[in-house]
Amino acid sequence: MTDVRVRFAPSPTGYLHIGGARTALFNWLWARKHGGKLVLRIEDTDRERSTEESVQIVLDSMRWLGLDWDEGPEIGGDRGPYFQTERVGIYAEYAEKLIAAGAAYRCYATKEELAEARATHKAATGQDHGFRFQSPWRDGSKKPDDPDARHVIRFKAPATGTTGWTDLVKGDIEYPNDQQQDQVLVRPDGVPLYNFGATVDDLTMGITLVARGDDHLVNTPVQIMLYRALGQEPPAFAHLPMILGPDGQKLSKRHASVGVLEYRDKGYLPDAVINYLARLGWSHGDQEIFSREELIEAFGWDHVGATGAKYDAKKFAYVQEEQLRSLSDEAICTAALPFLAEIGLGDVAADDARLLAAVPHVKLRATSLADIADGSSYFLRDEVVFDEKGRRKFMKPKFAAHLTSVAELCQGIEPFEVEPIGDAIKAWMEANELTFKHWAQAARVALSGRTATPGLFEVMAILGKDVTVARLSAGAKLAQEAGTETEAG
RNA sequence: GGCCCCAUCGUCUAGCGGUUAGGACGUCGGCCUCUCACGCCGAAAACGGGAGUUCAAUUCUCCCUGGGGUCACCA
Repeated sequence: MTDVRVRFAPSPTGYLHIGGARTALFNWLWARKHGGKLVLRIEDTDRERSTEESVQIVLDSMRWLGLDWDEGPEIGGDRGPYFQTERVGIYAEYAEKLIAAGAAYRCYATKEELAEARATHKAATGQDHGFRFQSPWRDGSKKPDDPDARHVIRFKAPATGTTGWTDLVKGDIEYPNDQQQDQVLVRPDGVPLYNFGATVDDLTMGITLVARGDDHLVNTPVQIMLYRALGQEPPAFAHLPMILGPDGQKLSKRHASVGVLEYRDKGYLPDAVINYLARLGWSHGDQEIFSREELIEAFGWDHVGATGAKYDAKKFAYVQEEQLRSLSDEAICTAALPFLAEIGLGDVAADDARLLAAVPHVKLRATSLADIADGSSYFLRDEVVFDEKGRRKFMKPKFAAHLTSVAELCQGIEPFEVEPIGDAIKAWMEANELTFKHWAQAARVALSGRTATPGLFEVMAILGKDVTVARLSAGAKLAQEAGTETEAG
């Protein structure tokens, strides 16, 4: 049995798309499951669109997701280089092999001739698609005046028969060869086109299984032919259905956040992204929530669905919530730090007692780390930032006396913890024939500035006696003043 | 249009000839309750259509329909 060698081969033309991340994930899972290697290869042969910045974004995205590669950029490996533009010598060598074997030829047709043939095709058929260039150089009888003149290398595609394979997710697939055209393998400047570059790389890098998006289905027969023309056996193939938007079209920016790093910036956890992506198109019985280890253990191609899967932000949020709650409170605190900094709480430490005390409650009301930061903020700020509606509704004179009473009551509670606070306040309510309705929302707003928080006793305990008393008193004053303002106005 | 792929609740899916067609998200009720959540309980919700094979089709075959992909000197 040969060792598993899989690859992820993005082209650095922007962010790492969430669909690409899923392809990377499935490859990574397969490699890790079998103790194999994941090769990261940068397909930067489109010089118009490839940028160094995008390469960094791809690498950062992979690292953030925790998808480590065994060979590739920044770490090297035996089968490098791992940037296609650095491999032109290798492509030239293999192109020569193909020509020598009679499976490829130099085509000196000019762009004008090509455009002309295309126009003729359109005139005859009324359509742009379906054009297949019949190169006059194909059979080798025509000799160029200058062999070094500008030319491309074309594949001499077989015109009859079929090419097929057993796809690990799609099953048996067969393409008729007459659909193939003599596609360009190498440009005049020696830079390969996708099918040739990918094939030569997969071959020379010893890839045993090619797992990629099913938009590459149609490329597979050519690549298989290329392998065979080179006297090699093709690898196994697994084509993942693409991720669709809610409208069934290819997922794009207009549907959702598609860049991996956008999820980092929104405060999603890498494990959550991994978990959601894995479950999108793959299943393992009734299980929805997976740790990385469980994913590696359970993953297999037999349960990868053949159907395109629609992206569902709600389900994603659910998975994120579950993953967030599976973290220890300490880990959540640490992870939330950057998001606290973003809202002006950059000097809060991960082991801040108030933060640590708040997180167990806040996390039940949070989806993202940004929510954790926001939900913890009023425990950490000196000043209460009031929600306007809450302030208008509850900072009213009729609540002032109760707020003052509770403040005074709190002054005497010892220890100032959830249970004693609860006992004291309940006793106070009973003695005065009050219910929560009479004062609780006002106290909540006074203490937090908000109308929705964890339980009041918890909020008080986390805030501590001094802050609780101070905020309740300040709230009482505010409530009283609101009344005079209204009367004056 | 040619070629290829796909088809179970709104969504992600389980199912691999005989099931009350299961789970999850979402939705809708209810419980809990100081607000908001969490949690718990319950409900509605699917095999695209037509032939065929079979004692029996969601499951196997074919056709139709629908959706998607692709037809570059992009990847």
